[in-house]
Amino acid sequence: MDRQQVAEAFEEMADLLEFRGEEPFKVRAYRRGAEAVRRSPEELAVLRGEGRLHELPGIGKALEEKIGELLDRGTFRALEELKRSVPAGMEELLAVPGLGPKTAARLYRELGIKDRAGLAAALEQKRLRDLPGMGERREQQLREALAARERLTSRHPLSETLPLAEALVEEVRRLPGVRQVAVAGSIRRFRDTTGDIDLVAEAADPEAVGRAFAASGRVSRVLALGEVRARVILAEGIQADLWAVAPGGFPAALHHATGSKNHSVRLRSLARQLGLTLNEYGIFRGEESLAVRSEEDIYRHLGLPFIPPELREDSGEIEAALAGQLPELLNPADILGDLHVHTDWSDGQRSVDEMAAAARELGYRYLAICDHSRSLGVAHGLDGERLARQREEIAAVNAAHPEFRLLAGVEVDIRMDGSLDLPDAVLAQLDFVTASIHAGLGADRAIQTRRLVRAMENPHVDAIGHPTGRILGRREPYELDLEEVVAAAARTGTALELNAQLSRLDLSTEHLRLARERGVQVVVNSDAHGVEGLRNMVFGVRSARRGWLGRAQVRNARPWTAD
DNA sequence: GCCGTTTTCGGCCCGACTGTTTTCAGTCG
Repeated sequence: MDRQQVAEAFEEMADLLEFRGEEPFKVRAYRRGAEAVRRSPEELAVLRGEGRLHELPGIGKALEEKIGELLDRGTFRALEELKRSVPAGMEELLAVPGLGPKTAARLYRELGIKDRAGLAAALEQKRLRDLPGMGERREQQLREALAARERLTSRHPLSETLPLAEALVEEVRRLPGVRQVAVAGSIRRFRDTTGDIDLVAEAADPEAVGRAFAASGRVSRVLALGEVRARVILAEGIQADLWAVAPGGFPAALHHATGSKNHSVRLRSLARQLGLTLNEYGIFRGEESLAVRSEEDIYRHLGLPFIPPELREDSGEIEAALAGQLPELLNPADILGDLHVHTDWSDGQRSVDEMAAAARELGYRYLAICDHSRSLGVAHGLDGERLARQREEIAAVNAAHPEFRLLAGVEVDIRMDGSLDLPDAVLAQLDFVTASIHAGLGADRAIQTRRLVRAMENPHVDAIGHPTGRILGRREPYELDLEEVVAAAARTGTALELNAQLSRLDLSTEHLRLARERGVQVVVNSDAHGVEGLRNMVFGVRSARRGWLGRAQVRNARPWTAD
């Protein structure tokens, strides 16, 4: 069992406990345990072997034992017992928005409803409205939720939600009386997938802004509309929340809406220990409101340094802040070059010269041309001879611009056996070699891992491109033992790419943190296929920040030296 | 079930919104 599966077992346990009406804090303990397991930088079996499972935050004696059982048998006794006492369809019922454990338990007890089909039938027969505390509107609400649930996938890739969020910001900005507006939530934290879009606006008449937003042509359905919050489903099928607050309330509201929930819970708990109350309106000592003119003020009142949004996941940032050990995170201005771009020699749209000019305009000191190698026929991959000719073009640019260094590189294909698509003699003549997998994506874990490790053992390979191959929302990562890959990267001194394309963001946050802990260099690359693509870099920087990376860990945040 | 610069027991974040009530329970983030 891997971390994901253990986490899912704990989440299932939490759902079942909730249905049974157990102590909410016990439910939360399982949820928190699931989070901790999912985010563990190390394999559970390794931690267990070393007796260090309890070092994960939220894993105590009981959960430690259950992880042991899960690793040995794939399940644990308490879960098996609970499963026997709860109808099998209950989890899908609890997944219906607006239908929680209390209602689910009642529906089961009083109407014998035990799955979604049963709920649909009962709604059809209008049997819910006769229960005390239920009514026609509640039936209608559930009917809509059930229908929406069929359509909506729960999370959306950032590549979809970020542009949409930015478009919404512009629309809200134009609503009457709006003074400022910003994207919050998981998009601001730059999670690679997001469940909804969160916006915060400040206006003289906040309620009117919420109403205007809900009435916008982009909205297909209004879920809730109150004094401070409008919650809607957009035409795209994505949920959007707008918090609208009165002048002065912006920083506290932005902080609240940015979350994460777990980060906020920890901060509020910290506030309570200090005799303070933290909520979306500010921070209070009794009746007295403490000054909050910026998010920094909130942290200052709690005795903490500012924690950037990308770190707010309760994955160690609060402990680090308390200890004065928050990392110095990478900034866009730290990026001195881009080590992975394509040109019209392969599948790019622009010439070598045009890409170099665009890079100089961005203030870069160097740029590596890394077109595809020959086996990628669809991309007009280059062989040794064409690469040699391309090098002449690169040399001409370098002669004309001595202050800027254009590097001759390649994105060489890694074959099934881990050998490379170009001979060593060709690779030896290049400044920067990125090796990537583009075919044989379905090979098993051992083969994929071996492929990457062997590629890294080639002394000419400087970096591994998009190491896990995922395309967010479309393609799962290859089967891969990432820990072994990271270990090999450390051993061979190979950098791992953080591919900045929004649809990739590969490596993921967790993998970046692992690379950091193991002392592996990361190279943040745009993988641009045109001039505009160079601007992907900012996405890469924000992802790098989520992985706690600073200049020291990022290859292209340092001047170019051939090493 | 977890956890400890108040605690090894007794806490565990805080408020918006809805529907069905007339002061609140349930759900959500």
